[in-house]
Amino acid sequence: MGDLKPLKLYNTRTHIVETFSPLFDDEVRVYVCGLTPSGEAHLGHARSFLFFDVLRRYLEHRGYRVTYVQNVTDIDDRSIATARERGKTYREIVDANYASFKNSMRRLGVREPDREPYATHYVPQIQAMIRSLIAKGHAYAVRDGIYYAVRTFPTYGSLSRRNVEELEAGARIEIGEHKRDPLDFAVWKFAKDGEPSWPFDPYGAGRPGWHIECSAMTRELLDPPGIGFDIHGGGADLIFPHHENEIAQSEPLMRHPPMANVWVHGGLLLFDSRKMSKSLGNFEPLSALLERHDPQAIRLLFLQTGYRKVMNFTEESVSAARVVLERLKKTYRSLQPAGASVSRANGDTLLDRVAAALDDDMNTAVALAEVLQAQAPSRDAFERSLALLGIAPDATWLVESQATLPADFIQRLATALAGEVELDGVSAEQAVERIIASRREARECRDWKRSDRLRDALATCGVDLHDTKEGTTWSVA
RNA sequence: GGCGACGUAGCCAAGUGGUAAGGCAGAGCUCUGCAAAAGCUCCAUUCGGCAGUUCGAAUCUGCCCGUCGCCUCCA
Repeated sequence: MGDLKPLKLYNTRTHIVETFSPLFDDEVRVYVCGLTPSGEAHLGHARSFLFFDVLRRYLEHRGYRVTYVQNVTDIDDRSIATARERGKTYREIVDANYASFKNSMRRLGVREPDREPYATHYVPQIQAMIRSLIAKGHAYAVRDGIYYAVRTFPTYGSLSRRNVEELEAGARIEIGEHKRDPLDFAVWKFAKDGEPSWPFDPYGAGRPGWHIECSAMTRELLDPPGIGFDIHGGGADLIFPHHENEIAQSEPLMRHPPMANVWVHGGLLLFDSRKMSKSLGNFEPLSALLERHDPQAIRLLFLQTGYRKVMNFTEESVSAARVVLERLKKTYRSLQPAGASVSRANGDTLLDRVAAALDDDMNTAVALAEVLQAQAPSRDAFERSLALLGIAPDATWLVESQATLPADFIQRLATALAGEVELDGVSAEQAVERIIASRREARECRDWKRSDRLRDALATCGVDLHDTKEGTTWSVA
């Protein structure tokens, strides 16, 4: 295990790369801000959760007992608005989008969180926290809701390096909001006509603000004593205001701040050089994108860029990643299966090198480079190294992929062959095999003209032949 | 306007003081009847530009140019 070497991680809270160590023994408690399924998930979400999946795998590889919590913001203004537009309930909207997201995560090989708390299941805890904040003078109720008074938290802005005075200058109060200070944010919104709501005496029925749910759920699931948990993660766009607000809500009620020891943020993803976001609407739903691209290629693509960097997604880049994936598969097929006599030294160094790369602030790009450069590793070491990156060879890795042949393949082939080979009553695949057999006979007789004629006929119909030491294989062009 | 990030080969990208990882694309060689595959080799005297600090700079400092993000919901 790599416990001897320190794991370095960039901590947004301290603004430096530092050595990671759990607050208690070998236990690591992680909270990652999950999806708000008011709309469909996109590739940007995937990049973030893919990274935290790798982080989680690596923490476990180092021997830590990891508790990974990822919430679901299953109530918010947008899901209510969307439901209204489509004549559905917000629950229907949220459930459909979340199910789609979960399916995409599964296809990408992202492991299930240990806990997946829904905001609406923690209303009592949220309300208890709001009561405490009011009692301590950090929150106040007005006509439209209950707000957090930012000015009561002196270190507000330290995570995002914002200056409260400067924020004040740019902030403003929207119409219909009755907060006392433009910087204040809602912890509870009173319900308007027909909006979903939960009773909250004596203040009034309504729904939680976005930020308070994370404060309440981290406390409930990871830190009941109020002494902090290990890692809080999310996309870089959550640093301000979401995470700043979480801190402001949580820390005044804690015995020992900080709320989270290490804050980890993943860089945003650009799509065609522009930010993908719900409001810009310039995104393709993740579920649709995964129909077009191999999920493992997507995973490889993200591994090649530092997790904190802004990354631009293009069709070319994913194509290159697909080629890399094919190369990995090819290498995998050539390796000695586990149990065979292999050089242990080679295998061990590969895993060590990958681990060393990940120790360096989760440098997955170097880790992947190590795997690609490895000289004859054992299949076991190769598998274990890839597993750290969340890539698991499956059954399809052992066979060369063969796309399906078109429906009119037999007809076209018969035309191309002009009766040279009998094809009656055979399937498309059998036809290919039959021609390969005929060609082999021709080659044995050194009848190169016939041999090339058969190969060309297949090529015209989109099938390429590859002669190898073991025999002839084929693939669809 | 305020704050911040980034700019490394045709493309993606690692590297934050010691002389440019890796991938894609491309080129050559070997092998094979031919082709493909495979194996081997090559592919940035240079890191947006200009100054400066230093024995030494892609890495530090200053200025300039360019791209993007955050400041409002956002992974």
